[in-house]
Amino acid sequence: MKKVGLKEIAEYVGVSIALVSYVLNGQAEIKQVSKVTADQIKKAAKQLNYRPNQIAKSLKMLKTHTIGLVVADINYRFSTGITRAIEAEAKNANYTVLFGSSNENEETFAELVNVLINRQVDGLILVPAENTQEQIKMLQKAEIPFVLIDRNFPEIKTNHITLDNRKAAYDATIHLVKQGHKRIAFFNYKTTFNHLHDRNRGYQDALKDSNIVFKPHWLKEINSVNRQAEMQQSLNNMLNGDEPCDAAFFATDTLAISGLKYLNKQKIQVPQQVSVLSFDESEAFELFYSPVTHLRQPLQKMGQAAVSTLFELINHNKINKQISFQSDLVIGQSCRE
Amino acid sequence: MKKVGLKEIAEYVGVSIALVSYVLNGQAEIKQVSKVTADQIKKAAKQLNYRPNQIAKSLKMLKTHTIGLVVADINYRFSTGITRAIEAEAKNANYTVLFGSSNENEETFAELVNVLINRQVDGLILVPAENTQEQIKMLQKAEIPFVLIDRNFPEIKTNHITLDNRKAAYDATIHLVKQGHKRIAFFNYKTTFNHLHDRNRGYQDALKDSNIVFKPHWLKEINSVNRQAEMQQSLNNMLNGDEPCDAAFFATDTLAISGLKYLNKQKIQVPQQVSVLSFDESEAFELFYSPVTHLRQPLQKMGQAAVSTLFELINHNKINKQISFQSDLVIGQSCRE
DNA sequence: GATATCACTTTAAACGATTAAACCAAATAT
DNA sequence: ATATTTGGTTTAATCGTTTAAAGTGATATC
Repeated sequence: MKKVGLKEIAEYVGVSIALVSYVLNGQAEIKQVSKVTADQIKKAAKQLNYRPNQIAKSLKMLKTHTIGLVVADINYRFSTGITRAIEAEAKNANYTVLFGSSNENEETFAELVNVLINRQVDGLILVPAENTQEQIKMLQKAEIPFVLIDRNFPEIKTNHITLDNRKAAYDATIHLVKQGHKRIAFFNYKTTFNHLHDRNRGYQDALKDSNIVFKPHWLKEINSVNRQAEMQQSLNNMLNGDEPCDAAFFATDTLAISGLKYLNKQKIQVPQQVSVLSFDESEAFELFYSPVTHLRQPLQKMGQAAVSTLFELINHNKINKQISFQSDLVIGQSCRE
Repeated sequence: MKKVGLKEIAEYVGVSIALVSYVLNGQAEIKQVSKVTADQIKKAAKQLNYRPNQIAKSLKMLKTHTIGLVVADINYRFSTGITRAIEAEAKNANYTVLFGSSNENEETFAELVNVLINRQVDGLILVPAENTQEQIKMLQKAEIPFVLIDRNFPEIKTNHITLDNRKAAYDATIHLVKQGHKRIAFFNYKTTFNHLHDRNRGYQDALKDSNIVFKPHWLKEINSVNRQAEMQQSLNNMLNGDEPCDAAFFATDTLAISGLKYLNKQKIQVPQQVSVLSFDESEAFELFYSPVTHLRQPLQKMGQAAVSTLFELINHNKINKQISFQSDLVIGQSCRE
């Protein structure tokens, strides 16, 4: 079976390539192609099993109908959720999503972005890795349409879709306080990410507003490269000081899972000995013996917003949107009453 | 910032497009381009921030250096694992992966395959959805290089990478028997998938070889559209008959999670009241109060095998490989001793 | 009978790259 | 003095589309 292009159809029917193109693009009417020829062409196309070469089409049209998506790590629940949402939304508009995972690595991120640009994606949706500000600035200079999601750099003015991280952390902390907790530990990554700092802020603001004096050692900043070990140590410190904390609030699902693993190993009962609350979702949260109370991000809405913002950007050019979404606090049984 | 192509560089330096192409493709030596011009060109390319248009390149070369991957559902642990492995392997060879998820839907699968072909991927790695035999045959007729992974259709001779599902189920069942279980229920999807049937076979063969007479009602076939409800009913039947089963063996991670959720809700103790064993992996398995004994698939090896098989196919054409991998039984604490 | 209009159809340039082949001037060989 | 080689460079076709513009033959208009 040889490749069949417009040329083959044209030869088969005995007309010019142009006519075939017109007909197969639904321009038969406007170009006044005779019904007879049009039908012949359509029939031939089906018979020969014609598949338009999108590569050639893209080259001519200067549009690929493709958007590039770079997530931070395909193993995050956030990534799969947002990918699903974005793919579905893109498909509606007849766009394809080219997808890559930076694994939180700066170079991989840059590389992926470059690969995608070279493939002439019409725009990008990015979950930037740490320290990728230069890449982002480069995109702006090159006038490539893109929108950030989940994370943003406050020093760079970009279109972005984020969670209202401060509010989420604030509300969750208040929830813990209302449950009677007085000493709440917060586990976050040691990071330069603004969105994670916002979570710290929300947590601390809530304590303040509840007239609880924040003790610096309640805020556990964990190095991601050594997560499990540091988590163990932090949890130990938290539980065994002379004023042990009575609740652990985790800034991400990955941190929570690390933490829960260790609590399990140590046979520490949740919520009897310690209450647990976490950002994000996880299959494991539901299945934990005390389903974990968590902050669910509206991934679908966020994905939709990212895609529609990107489309605006692609079509009408210059816009400036910073959209922030609220999370839901999903109550489980991991916080003592 | 306007787009810069070979033309712009050529004009800038004052040479022909051909020279620029030669130099930037590392053909300066063999085409005897003078050092001076070559350096000028390289410098200009960098200065103007030239990005080769892969679309144009692909059109000319009839190669896109892209492989298409269609997984069954991006939310499966299998999918993310295999995607990671495939992406890493492809990247080594300077290939990009175009990725899509069929959500186990026949039409979506066909659509995705078509989109990928139209984008002229050099080859496909597919986790076929149910009843997609015709699509697969079409690919063969069209002589498009592809390899199936995870699942295959025995009636169609294809290249495929699978798990030795019969053996895996067999070994796991034997494990349960050795732990003293006499009445082992097996939960599988009601499906036409061969790879899942193999799991049934392995389970039954193991019972036979252990001189346990298999009772048909031990084999629970669950309709995926109504999973949670059917799972509840099946588990109830299994636990509450006059001869209740003492072990539940799940054919997939998704089934196990459904099952565990219900066991949790009913406060049925694992493994005291019932032992649990499952195919696949899950964050939740580790975190369950009795970490779930499970059959881990060698995703990385499988991904590598898929990519390298595909590359052989793309390069040296006709080959015929059916590779089957062994799984590891990861012992947890969900099976009573 | 000449011209304009209409209904269809073809021609050919372009998109941005690759590359065989042709070209040209200077150096070397005969 | 003429031919050949060498080093360096350009020309032009090509990949599979799209589409403005031009072409064609028949019919309608004055």
